[in-house]
Amino acid sequence: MTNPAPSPPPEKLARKGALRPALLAAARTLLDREGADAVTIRAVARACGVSHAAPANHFADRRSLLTALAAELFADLAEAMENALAGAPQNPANRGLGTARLTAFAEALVAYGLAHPERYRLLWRRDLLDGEDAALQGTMDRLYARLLEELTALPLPAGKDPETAAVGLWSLCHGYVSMRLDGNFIARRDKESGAPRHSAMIANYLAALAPQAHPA
Amino acid sequence: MTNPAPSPPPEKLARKGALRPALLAAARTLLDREGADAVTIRAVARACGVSHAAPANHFADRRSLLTALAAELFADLAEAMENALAGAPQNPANRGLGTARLTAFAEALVAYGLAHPERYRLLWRRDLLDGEDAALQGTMDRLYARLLEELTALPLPAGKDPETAAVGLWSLCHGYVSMRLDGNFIARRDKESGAPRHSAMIANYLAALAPQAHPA
DNA sequence: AGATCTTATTGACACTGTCAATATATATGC
DNA sequence: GCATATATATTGACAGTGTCAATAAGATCT
Repeated sequence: MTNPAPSPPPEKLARKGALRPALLAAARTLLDREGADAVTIRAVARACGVSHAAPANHFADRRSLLTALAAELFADLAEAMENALAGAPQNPANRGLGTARLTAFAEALVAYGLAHPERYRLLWRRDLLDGEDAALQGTMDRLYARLLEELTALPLPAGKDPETAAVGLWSLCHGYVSMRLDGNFIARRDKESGAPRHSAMIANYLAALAPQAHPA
Repeated sequence: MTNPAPSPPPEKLARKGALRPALLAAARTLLDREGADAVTIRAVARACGVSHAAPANHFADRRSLLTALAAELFADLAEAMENALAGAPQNPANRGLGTARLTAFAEALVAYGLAHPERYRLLWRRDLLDGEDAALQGTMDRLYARLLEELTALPLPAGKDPETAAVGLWSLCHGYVSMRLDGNFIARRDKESGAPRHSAMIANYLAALAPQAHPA
């Protein structure tokens, strides 16, 4: 009896009445390992060692569970992108540095997607999530506002709508990641710059936005 | 007995041993109306008035059924894009006209996606489809090759990898459509050109690829 | 202590994909 | 024509799912 609880079976971690976070943690693990399809109410309950109906006290639906998980993941992503921005040069007034922050932003988005395929995929599975959810919607709106903010701080050439530029940059990154994760593209390097293709892609896009940044 | 078969109940259309196409047609209808989730083997069988296990003779899985449907849809899309190309100016040697064909290509892709949300979505649901399927893979590869062909015919500025440009254009379109269909973007017009945002987006992207096309 | 509210369990229902066994029709060979 | 074979459809079952209702157990507060 030296060890009253030698290694509390991982299933019983939720003892103290904290089943909800345990369910979310289990869901995250299942998601990473087997994809969103495997994140079923019953599987998550099994992983936590509770009965199949126990999660109902914390999540009304499967949708509700997945939405809560996605909200966590989106917050992680937003944090990663904010960190990337924080590490980029602060002064967009210096011409030639203006796109550095946007580059950081876009690279962080792509990096997250490529590093966590199943998490990234879930974020866009509208059929599995509650699109009206305030947390999800809010995080996303804030992220878009942040992008737009960076873009309007940039001296765009005349005739460029910053919103179109923002939507374009996000579309470019999201489309690339989606197709990479689906296996439609494979990792390659740009033949000219030697950089990873997505980096060259982003750089080309941003260079077009701020053509004056070209070193003569 | 004036009408031996007044109106053959639509469920029984498959009488002549042509159940397979009837199943695919029913699947397409269900897809358009209720999304991929609703395209279940049993629902398709019901729509054709046959037993729940009848489809098994024509499609091994649900995956197999959806893959066959997706192959049809992808062929439709490829045809639409080829038609768009056929209608665009033939001579990319004329500077300033070079991007017209690429514009047509990209616009056709976006138009298809926005016009047929559920069809477009299905095309990229790798979890529901057989990624190894020759028909699917083939159509898609051919489409990408076609895009690349158009792009290499264009006199790109030095320092631009045509493959990066191709991947970028496709990513841009796919990302935009995906996010539009998920409700993350809404239909808007570019504030400068007044054109639909996606058109302005595509035009901006292509203008950056062939900057010499700018009218001075 | 007693009542109330939260949380977990058990059991059921309808739905799904898929398999096996069966029946039916069509086609093929003689 | 007739028997046999092949393709196709039916019925019934099984495990898995989400979700609901009824029940039981605990915690918490007065």
